[in-house]
Amino acid sequence: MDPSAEPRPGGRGAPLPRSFYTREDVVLIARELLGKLLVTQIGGIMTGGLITETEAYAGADDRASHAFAGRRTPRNEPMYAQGGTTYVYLCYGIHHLFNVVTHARDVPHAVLIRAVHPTIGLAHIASRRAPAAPTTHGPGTLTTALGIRTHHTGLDLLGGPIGIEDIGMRPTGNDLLIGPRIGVDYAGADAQRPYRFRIAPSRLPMILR
DNA sequence: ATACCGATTAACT
DNA sequence: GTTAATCGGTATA
Repeated sequence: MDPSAEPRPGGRGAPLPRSFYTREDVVLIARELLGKLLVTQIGGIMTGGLITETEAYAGADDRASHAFAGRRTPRNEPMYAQGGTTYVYLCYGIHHLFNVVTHARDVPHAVLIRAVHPTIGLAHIASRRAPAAPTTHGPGTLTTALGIRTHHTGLDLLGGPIGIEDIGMRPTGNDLLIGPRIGVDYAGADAQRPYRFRIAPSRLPMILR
């Protein structure tokens, strides 16, 4: 196979170690997941992209979290697994939303991956996508692009079909935007927490070279 | 058993 | 700016 057959900014990287995920500060982890490479090997097809947008969900004290007040159900059980576990659930009956579980076992912290910039398996990503769908931006469209479904919930990010790698990209300063989370108005004051992180879209072209 | 609703998206006006 | 689509999860009885 010709290694130059497709654009691969940064190429492959080193899988994030367990210690990245098991730290206590889910907000810090959400920020540090920006610029990491999300890779899936599903149905014999490899696809991946740079994480460009994330949101932190801070467990039992966060009204926006599925685990608010310690709620623990069959759906959100993976949130209580150790850091480095996946949490995938169906939203609005249509969209599969992908989260990275953090902190220790029984502490339900998670980071929602909201957008990626595709870099691996672009042809496969294009064929998975509905013809009219213009982007892989948005938490529901990126899972379609990468083949992630609800049955991928509760998997280990170390050694499974879904993994995250460090390719040495660390957005800071003007490359990094911080603001309130999207679609959580029901969470009252917690909706205003500055838990949403993204790479400034205008800076992406510079970052990728 | 039944009712309600969502960590969204695409297609509208 | 608005709204239909769509269904598993959750709470209530």
